[in-house]
Amino acid sequence: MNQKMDWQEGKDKFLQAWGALGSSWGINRTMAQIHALLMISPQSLSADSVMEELKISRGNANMNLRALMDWGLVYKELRAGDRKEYFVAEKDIWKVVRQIIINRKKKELDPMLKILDEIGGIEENCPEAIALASTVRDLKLFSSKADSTLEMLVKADSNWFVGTFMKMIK
Amino acid sequence: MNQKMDWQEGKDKFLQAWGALGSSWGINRTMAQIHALLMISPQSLSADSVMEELKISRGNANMNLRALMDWGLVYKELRAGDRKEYFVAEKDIWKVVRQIIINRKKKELDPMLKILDEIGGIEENCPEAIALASTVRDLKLFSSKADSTLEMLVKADSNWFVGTFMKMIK
DNA sequence: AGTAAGTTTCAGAAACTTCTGAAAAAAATA
DNA sequence: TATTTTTTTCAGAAGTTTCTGAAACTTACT
Repeated sequence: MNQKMDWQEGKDKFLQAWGALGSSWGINRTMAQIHALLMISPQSLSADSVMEELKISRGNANMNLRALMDWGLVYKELRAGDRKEYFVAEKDIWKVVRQIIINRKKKELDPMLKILDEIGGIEENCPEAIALASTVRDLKLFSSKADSTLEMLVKADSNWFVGTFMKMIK
Repeated sequence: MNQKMDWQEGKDKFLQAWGALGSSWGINRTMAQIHALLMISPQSLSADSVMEELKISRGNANMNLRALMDWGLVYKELRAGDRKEYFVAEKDIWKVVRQIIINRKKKELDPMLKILDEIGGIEENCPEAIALASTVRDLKLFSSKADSTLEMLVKADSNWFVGTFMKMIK
C-alpha cells in the first residue's frame, strides 16, 4: 500500500496546478509550467530538458523562457565549458510574487489611472455626465489607494510583510 | 475650443478602459463593458438598451448579464407595470472589489491550497523530491498567509480598509 | 573560412474563447 | 386557451491565443 505519494505523481500534480493558476493570472499555461518546473528543479535546466519534460516544441520553449526572463522570474546560467544555456527560476516565493505585482501593476493599474485622469475633467451638464464623473472620482480614489498599497508591498521585504499582516489579523 | 471632454467621449473611453482591464482579470471584455455601462448609468437598463449601446447580440447580452449576476455584481430590477427586466450594477466600488476577491479566491487560491496539501506528504527520498517538498512548504506558508489576508479584507468594511492602509503607508 | 552546436524567428496550424442569430422556452396578457 | 412579449439556449461562425517545426541566424571551435 502506498501511504505516500511518489515524486513523479507529486511533480505532475504540481506542474498541472501551477499551470492552471497561471492561466487565470494573465500568464499562459506553458509559461507557468516552465516556471514551476524550474522552481522545483535542484539544477538549472537546458532548453532541451524543458522541451522534453513538458513535451513542447523548441519554439514554444524558447518563447516562454524569454517571456519569463522579461518578467524577471527566470535567469540564464552559463556553465563553464558548455555552450548550452541553462535556466534557473527565482525560488524565493516573495520575490516571485513581487515581480508579478510589479509587472501587472505596470500593465493594468497604471493605464487605468491615466485614463481616469483624462476623463476626470468632463463637463457635468446632464445626469449621465454627473453619474460618470462621480464613478470616475470613486474609482480614482480607490485606485490610488490600491496603487500606494502595492507600491508599499513591492518595497517591503518578506519579513515585514509577514509580520505586519500577522499583527493585523491578530 | 473644447477645454473639457464631452460626455460621449468620456463614456466611450471609460467603457473601453474598463473592458481592457476586465480582460486581464479573467472577466471577458464584454462582461466588463456591460458592468461599466451599468455603473455609470443613472437608471437601470433593459437587455435591449445594453445591446444597443454596446452593439452586441441578444445572446451575448443575456449570457454576460447572467454571468455578472452570478458574480454578484449586477442585480435584476423589476418595474411595476412593465414586463421587461431591468439591470442595475453594484455601484459601491469597495463592494465590487470584494465580490471579485471572493470569486477569484474561490476559483484560484482554494484549489491551489487543496493541491499543496495533497502534495505535502510526498516521500523525500531523492534531491528532486526534497526540492519539490521544500517548494510546496514555502508556497503553503505563503498561500495561507494570502488566504487569511484576503479573508480579512473581505470581512472588513471600506472605512476600515482605507483607515488601516493609510496608517500603514504613513 | 568552414563546420557544427545552439538559439531565434515566424508563417501557418491547432486549440480555445467569445459571439451571433434564429429557434425554443417561458411568462404575461387577453 | 391562444396570442404576444420577453428571455434563454445553443450550433456554428468569427475572432483570438498559443503552438509547431523548419529555416534563418548566431556563436565558437577547428
